[in-house]
Parts: sequence; structure tokens; C-alpha cells
Amino acid sequence: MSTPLHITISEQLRHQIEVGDYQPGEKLPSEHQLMDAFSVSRITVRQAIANLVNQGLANAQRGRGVFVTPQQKVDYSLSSPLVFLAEDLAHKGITLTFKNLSFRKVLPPKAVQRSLQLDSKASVYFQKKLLLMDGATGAIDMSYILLELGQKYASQLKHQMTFPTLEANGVVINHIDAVIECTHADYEMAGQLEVPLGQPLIVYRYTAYIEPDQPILQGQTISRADRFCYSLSTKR
Amino acid sequence: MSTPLHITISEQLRHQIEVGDYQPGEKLPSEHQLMDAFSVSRITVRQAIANLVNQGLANAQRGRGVFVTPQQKVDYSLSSPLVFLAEDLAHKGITLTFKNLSFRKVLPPKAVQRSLQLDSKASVYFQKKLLLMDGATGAIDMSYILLELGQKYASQLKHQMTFPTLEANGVVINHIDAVIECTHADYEMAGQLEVPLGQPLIVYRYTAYIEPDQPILQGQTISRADRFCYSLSTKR
DNA sequence: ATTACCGTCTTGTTATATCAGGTTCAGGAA
DNA sequence: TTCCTGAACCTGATATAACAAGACGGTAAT
Repeated sequence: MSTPLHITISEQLRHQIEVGDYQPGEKLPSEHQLMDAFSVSRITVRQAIANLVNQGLANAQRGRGVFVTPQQKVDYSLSSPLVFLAEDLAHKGITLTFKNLSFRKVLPPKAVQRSLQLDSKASVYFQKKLLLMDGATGAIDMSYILLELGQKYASQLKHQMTFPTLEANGVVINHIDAVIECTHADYEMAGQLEVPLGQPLIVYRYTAYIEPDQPILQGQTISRADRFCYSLSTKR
Repeated sequence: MSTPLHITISEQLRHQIEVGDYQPGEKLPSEHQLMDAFSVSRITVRQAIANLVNQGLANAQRGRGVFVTPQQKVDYSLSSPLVFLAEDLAHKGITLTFKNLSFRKVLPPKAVQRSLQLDSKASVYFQKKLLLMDGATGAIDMSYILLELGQKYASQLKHQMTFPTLEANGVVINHIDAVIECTHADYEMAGQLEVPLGQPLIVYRYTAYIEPDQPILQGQTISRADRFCYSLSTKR
């Protein structure tokens, strides 16, 4: 027996999920039922379920059961990030809501100072927003914006996404430098985004510039990899 | 005690890794040592280590021990994907090697037929390449390319990346539509990319066009999220 | 009718135990 | 000196067991 039992079990369940034996949102058999069905111990069954959770195929809810995770991703277009994501999603029947977690004047960390080309005493506004799609957590955006802009558009920034707010107020963003990478949810992030520890998160790190080459905004959007993807078009 | 022991342990180890008590590549204490140190059972220690592995902080090697995973990512620029990645990496002292896993004429799946605007009987070339960075697995690229191009540049395509090969032969790519998303390694992918089951992978799905609006290439690069990131510049 | 409580089901945490199968290295055989 | 082998150590797989704690539904009390 070269392949472990827990792999055999999780692979079979995975197959059943993929062919639709278990529908998205449906409850999988309980640990006891699986123990009986496969004649294995609870540890083995739990390992198999952990495999599914780690693959993003299922999510366990204490006291309730293990459920098939629906696989639907929201597409965020990087080619036109200024488009109102909310409206874009509304077309697909998804409601986007915000929760302003923080909006305050701070002294930015050194790295931000550098990329925003600030002198060491300059304050900026720090904003942290939680993005909910149909009420479910989707992403957290944390960014630093030049003091004057933050001050001027404070009320709007608290209720809208940053790019559209700037755009709507005539702040023309010339270009955005960005890096996309993927990390894991640490204990803290896992709690905030309501995912199991270690689940993949997409980090979109950006710096936005206006007119000549003046950086005005720097931040990162940390999104749940099971609910977000990014699209782009590279032109020559 | 509201937070579980395994979380307490993994969080402490995580902290020690982050402050450098354990250096990248260094071996963590063995399970038995951790059992003694924290006065817990082996199951608890193993759960704690699983937490670290799931967070991409450590990797376990049977018979050898658990080691701190080095966190160094290769940056792939999407704004100029035609640049020779190999040369780009060479500047950073990283050697890029290839392994051609497959190169053959096939009838493409329906989705590819559509995006390459082919009629249902047209064959294309399918290529599958394994990308190694300093000998370590980094990514797998699978793509479908128009029959004539595949045939013409077969020998080069087997040893180089696709975009630079086309570019070097005067095939001018006009634009690339792409989507970036993040998935989990299933059992098969985990084996090919040498990561634990469920580790995050970045999927770069692309369609490349020439001249008027003629698609010539469609594929996806599946890369290890712990070793890859993508950078881009969005211009207005 | 509404609320409170309790039993049952379910997952989470943790301990103890055993065998399997890699890795490493020292010591002995060739 | 080289090679083989076995002890010691390490992680992986799996069983059994017990208690904790969240969810849920039914029943009894208000």
C-alpha cells in the first residue's frame, strides 16, 4: 500500500465533488459516517478532510459539518482599475459592501516614505478597508495616501474604493506600478478574512502616480484567493 | 485556555523564524525535542508543524527533519514578458533551466479552439515545459500554439521559453490578454512541482495575439507561489 | 406562544501507542 | 581504502480514547 489511506479517501471525495455528487454548499458525510464507510479511524478521516480543506474544496464548520466550498471568483480588471468595481459586480448580481476599519493620519513606515518620496516628517493618511461580496469577506485593502488628498476626500474615501474616488474628483492617475504575489493567511489574517490558517491570499501591491511622476498612493490589497482573480491586457 | 496549544506553539515558532532565531534552511527542533520543550504530545507538535507548513514557513522532509523555507521570489515582469527571463534571472545569480515534458501535435480542447479561433478539425502543437530555478522546480507551462508556428520553431521551442522564441524569430506579438489567479496544488500537481498537497500555486492564463487580432498562442503557467511573483505597470 | 434547557450530533483538541519507511553516520567487513 | 550494514534518529500513517465546545432540535416550563 504505497498511497496513504487519507489520500485515497480525499481523492475519492475530491472526484465526487468534481463530478457533482456533492454540490457546492452541500454537506459532506460526517466524520463518523466516513469512518464507517471506509473502515478507518477518525484520525485518518480527519486527515482526509484536512486535505480537502487545504485544497480549497471544502470548509469545516465546528458543530455543523463539512461543506463543499463554492468556487466562484470575482474578476478585478487591472487594465482599468479605475472602473467602479461595485458597478461591475452589480452586473453579475453581486453586491459589494465596505467596512471602514481605519482612517487616520499617521507617520508612514520608511518604505512608504521612500516610495511616496516624502521627507521623514511628513504625515499621510492611512486607510484600511474590508471588502465584502454579498456579505462575505473578500479582501482587505490597506493604503497610504498623500495628506492633502486624504483630507480633502475623507468622507468619500470612507465609503468608496480609492481609485474611483480619486478619479471622480478629477485626480488623474497616470500610471500604476504593481506586483502581484501570493501568500498564506497567518493567524491574524485568517481571522480577519475568515479563512482557515494557511489559506492562500493574493497580494496586490501598488503605487499610483499622477502627472509628471508624482506618487500619491501606495498600498496593498490582500484578497482571498478563492474569491478573487485579476485580469489584465498587455499591449505592446 | 481559548487558543489551542498547537497554535501557541506554531505562533511562537513563527515568531522565532521571523526574527531570525531560525535561519532560512535551518533545521527546526525535532518532534521529540518540541514535545519535551512544550510538554505536549506528538499529535500537538505535529499539528503545530502542519500550521507552519501550511503557512509556507517550513517544509518537512521525511527522515531528515523540518526546515525553515527560504522566502525568495523570482519576479516575472508582465509588462515586458518578451524579455528573456533567463537572462533577467542570471543578473540575480539564478540559473534557469528547462525540461521539455511534452511537445506534440494534438487536437485542442474546445475552449482552446474557440480562443484560437480554429475550426474544429485544426490541429495545434501542445507544449509542456518544466521550469527549474537553480535546479529547483519553479513552474510548469502548458500551451497550445498554432500548427505552423509550432512546426517552424519546434527545435527552439523545446529549449527556450515561448515568448522570447517567437520574438527572436520576428513573430511580433501585439497584445496579450491574461488572467492571474491562485489555486491549490492537487495531488498530481503537488507531485510535479514538489510541494505539499494544497500549497498555493499561481496560474497565469494567457492568450497572445499578433497583427490585426489574430490569436496564435494560448496557455497557462502554473507556478509555485513561494517562488514566483508577477510585476506589471498599468499605464493610462 | 415564547423561552429556556437539555440531549444529540458534529467538529476541535489532545494524549498514548505502534509500525513503516526515509536519512545519517559510525563501525566492521572485504 | 572502499563498501556494506546496522543502530539511532527522524517524519509519516494510523488506531484508540477522552473531553471540549458549537449547532440544532425537541421538550418542558413560563
